[in-house]
Amino acid sequence: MLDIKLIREETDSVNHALSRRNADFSGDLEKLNALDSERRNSLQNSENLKSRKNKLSADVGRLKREGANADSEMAEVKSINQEIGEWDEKTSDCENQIRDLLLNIPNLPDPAIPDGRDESSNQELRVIGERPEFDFEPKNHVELAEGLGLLDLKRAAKISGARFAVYKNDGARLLRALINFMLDVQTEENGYQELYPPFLVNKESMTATGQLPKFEEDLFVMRDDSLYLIPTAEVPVTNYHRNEMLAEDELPIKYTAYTPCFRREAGSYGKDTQGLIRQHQFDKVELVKFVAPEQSDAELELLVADAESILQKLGLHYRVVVLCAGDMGFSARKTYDLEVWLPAQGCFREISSCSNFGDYQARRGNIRFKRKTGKPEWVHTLNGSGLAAGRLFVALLENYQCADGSITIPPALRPYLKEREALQQ
RNA sequence: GGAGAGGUGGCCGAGCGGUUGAAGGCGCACGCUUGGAAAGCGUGUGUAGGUUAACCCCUACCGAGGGUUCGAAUCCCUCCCUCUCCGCCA
Repeated sequence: MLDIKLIREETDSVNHALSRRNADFSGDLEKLNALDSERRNSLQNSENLKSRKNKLSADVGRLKREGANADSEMAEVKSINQEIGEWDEKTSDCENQIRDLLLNIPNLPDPAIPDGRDESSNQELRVIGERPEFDFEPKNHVELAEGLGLLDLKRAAKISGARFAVYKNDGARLLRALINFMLDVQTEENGYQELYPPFLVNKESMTATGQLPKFEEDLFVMRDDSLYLIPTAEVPVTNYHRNEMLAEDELPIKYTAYTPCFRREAGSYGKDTQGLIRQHQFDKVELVKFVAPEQSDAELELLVADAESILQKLGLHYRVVVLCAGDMGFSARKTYDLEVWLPAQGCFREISSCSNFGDYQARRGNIRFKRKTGKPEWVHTLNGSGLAAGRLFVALLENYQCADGSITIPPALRPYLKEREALQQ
């Protein structure tokens, strides 16, 4: 949520920043400023009357104690009360409208990120590792998994529908190994505390991180309980500190969490229909940070490095991309994507997205901290995938495939797979 | 699901119709004391909004939302959450 004061005082620069997202919010900003001044006006009227009322009520108390008559004071308060009620109604009406508008306005993009409408303007920052060479035609992960009996997509469709998967035998084992490997690296080497949060969250949590109110159609909703299945661990983990006051010396706070993620994928019907790339349910190890404002830029770089460390340990070829203003998610001010090489597709595919949200989520979720001396301030929140396990599964199969259809297991993963060196028939 | 208890400031905890934004304690900040530290003593210390150049001032806030009253942290209603006991259950 943006600061209404910032909108009031710097309407033009806010408008310009938002326009970089390929959307025109100038009408909303105008409406907000009008509502804001209307609100302050009726608030002022109400407060003046309340002040008068408080004085009168105190007089009544005093007069009654002295045994004097207070009828005229009591009568005046009664009539004032009605007026107060009218102003208060106007005030809260304005406040509600302001809030509704603010909740639907995205974060301001970082001035340093590139302009652009869509992913074609994203900027490649660096490419890491070597593109694997094959002296045979590399298969895609679906063919490989079928050959080795790692997946059962047909039965998954029977059980649940399209975009679901059953991992089976070595496939299930490999998925579990990847999750454990990632959690171990993030907790033991990169200093994250592990959380295992709920997968169903309430409306307030979804609103704080920015999924609601605007993106409800992307979420799975429980019919009878007004709970939502999480689309990412970002939601429960960021909300871990909702409505809290943190201490300066406990920052930065770093959490990692494994959760399944549930997404309706509304509007992506034709895309990635084959295999594991785009599923309604997938697994992910997430990284979340709460930091002081002046640290957040540096902490984003460290977060990306922590996500990258997984790809490096597994010897996968990938690149780092900074998203342009038009391609970035609603709540983010700056986002780096990690894209892993997929030989069968012959391209890089997103396997992690790491973002700095500035104080945007902290405002929505009321997450503050207090410096040793000074007033409460909003924390900055960050998060990133470290990494998406389903897509990592795909990358591993495709990049480590052999001519006979077997999969070489990279050494870093072997302790999690009974020291086996390959998956084969 | 049934019965009961409770939710007060960064934390603990009093208050149960007017002088309470809220006693007391802890913590924190500053000062005194000390060779230094601890202890001790003193002073200060909630949040949000409005207004202001700033100080001041005003308003609201004692889980949330309504109600009663001239006046509510205190009384009433609804909801949420926590705890205890019973039931059910992986």
